Amino acid sequence: MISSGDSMAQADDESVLRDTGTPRDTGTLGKLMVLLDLVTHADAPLRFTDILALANQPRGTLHRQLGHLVEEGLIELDAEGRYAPGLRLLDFASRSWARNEFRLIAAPHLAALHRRTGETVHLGVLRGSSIIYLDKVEGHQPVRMYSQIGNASPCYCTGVGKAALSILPSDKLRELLPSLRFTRFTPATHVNAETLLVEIGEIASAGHAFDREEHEAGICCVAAPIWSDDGSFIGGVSVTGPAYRLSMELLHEWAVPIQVTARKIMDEMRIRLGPRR
Amino acid sequence: MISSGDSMAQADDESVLRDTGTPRDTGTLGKLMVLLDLVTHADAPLRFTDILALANQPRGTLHRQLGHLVEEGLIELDAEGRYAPGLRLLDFASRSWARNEFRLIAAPHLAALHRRTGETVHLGVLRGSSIIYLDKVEGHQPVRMYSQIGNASPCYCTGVGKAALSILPSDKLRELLPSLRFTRFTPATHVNAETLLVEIGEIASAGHAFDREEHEAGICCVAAPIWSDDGSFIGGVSVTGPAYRLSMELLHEWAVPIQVTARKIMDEMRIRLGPRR
DNA sequence: GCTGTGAATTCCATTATTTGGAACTTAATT
DNA sequence: AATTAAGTTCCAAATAATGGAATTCACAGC
Repeated sequence: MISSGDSMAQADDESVLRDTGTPRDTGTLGKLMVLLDLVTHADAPLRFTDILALANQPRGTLHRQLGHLVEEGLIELDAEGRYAPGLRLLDFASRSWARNEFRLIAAPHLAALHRRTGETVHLGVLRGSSIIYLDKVEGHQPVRMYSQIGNASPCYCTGVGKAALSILPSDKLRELLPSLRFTRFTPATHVNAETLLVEIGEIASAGHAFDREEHEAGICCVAAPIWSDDGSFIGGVSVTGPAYRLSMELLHEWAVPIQVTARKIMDEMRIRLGPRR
Repeated sequence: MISSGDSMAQADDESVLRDTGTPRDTGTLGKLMVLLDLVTHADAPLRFTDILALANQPRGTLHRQLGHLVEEGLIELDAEGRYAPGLRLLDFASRSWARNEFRLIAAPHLAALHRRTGETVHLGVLRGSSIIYLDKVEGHQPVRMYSQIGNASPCYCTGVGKAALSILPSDKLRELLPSLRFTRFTPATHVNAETLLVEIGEIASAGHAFDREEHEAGICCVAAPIWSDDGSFIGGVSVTGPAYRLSMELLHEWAVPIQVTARKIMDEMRIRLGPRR
């Protein structure tokens, strides 16, 4: 059974938010964030030795670093000596989400699009080479929002991601491409920049993008980009569902209402955030 | 109209997760986390000068610290030069939440309790002197989970918080009390340790706690504690709703099913996590 | 109960980063 | 154009992080 119609491939790509090619110049913080990434992106709690093997750090250094992260509540050390993500992260995130203006503006439009289509609607924003899902409107099931909201997925195999890439200025796109680490999630996943670029060109002229089971088998979607003129927001909105229910015809039919929704959100953002952006 | 029956007082207490009395020995990380706390707990995006006034740091130092936090995506600097919480926090948190064992074990029991009572059910865990809400089961409204999940509330004025305090060993309780900063949210809020301790004693013998509109006017709840023998989990489960609908009689009636739910969750945790705990 | 093995933790001289005051640049205001 | 405030950069001194080695701890096998 398909649980909710969105891609749940959460732990299958390492460290998507960290531009692994370009090590950041953030001193001590950067080193600690690498560790936090390791612990939060692992499939299960890690023991000291596991982290020692993954992080390239001497024992003494690693021990103190983990100690600091635990002390601050960013990771937690259980009674079996295993490190897991800390709950303090939830407090930070709930505030980050609650106040996000893009999400607040988009919310009613997502609801309307959900009423129109009856399928799951997602709002995502581009950060680095990942799409972070900011909101979701879903039908009937008791929603488990955290399972998708906040989740970072690769941009090259999601509808919202490809829509976002399609409106990126060409210099920004050229900058981003080398940082992509293509992973074949399904037979339809793009695995090189060439085929991806061809499709991005098509998306740019059409104004909407499809995900033809590229991130998760059996799941497809249609998406439209959302952006601000100054490039400070780049994201998109999508309608997602199981392939057996959503024919390509139906997805094509929805392309227009999705673009209209995207347009409405952009117009409102322009009013709220000032016309310069 | 009461939106969802749970307390939305999110930004009314400063830095609840940080034990302000005892400055942590976490070196550079600790100083950066103070800043992240400031930015995430503020009501609106802050400008450099605002943060300069709040943080006790020289200009040059603060500038570099904020730069590092921005570079890592923990906070974001908008086009107007204002600092806001960063979306990377969402990615960290979604993973922290998705894998949390306590929540996974409790989820079906929360759903059952919700069916039994028809009101909003919360799961919370004690961290420092705050309750962090881990999950929520709500009725009919389109749920906005992040608005409550992840939110940290004071322990002295919430049902789950007082229930948690009631099973704390007395030495731990004595340790925690001095760190409490009592804020009068409503006329019923405890504002000193004395009256709180009296009620905690009553809760300990009864096995359940009430929130009689102590955190938010018009909202009350009944809660039962959940704990592991080794003290590694201390939290609780609660049923919350508007006072006009939930008489004290009704809350008393629900005390038993809530304690049964708490017991079931504890039993299952003991099986899953090993009998020692 | 003793011993051996691997894991985790502590120690401290060396090294690298952070610090903070001041000078400087930029943006906004009169 | 002048004035003031806001934000940014610089660098010697102060502080914190580093990492190799020694120590302690946990536990399985004898």
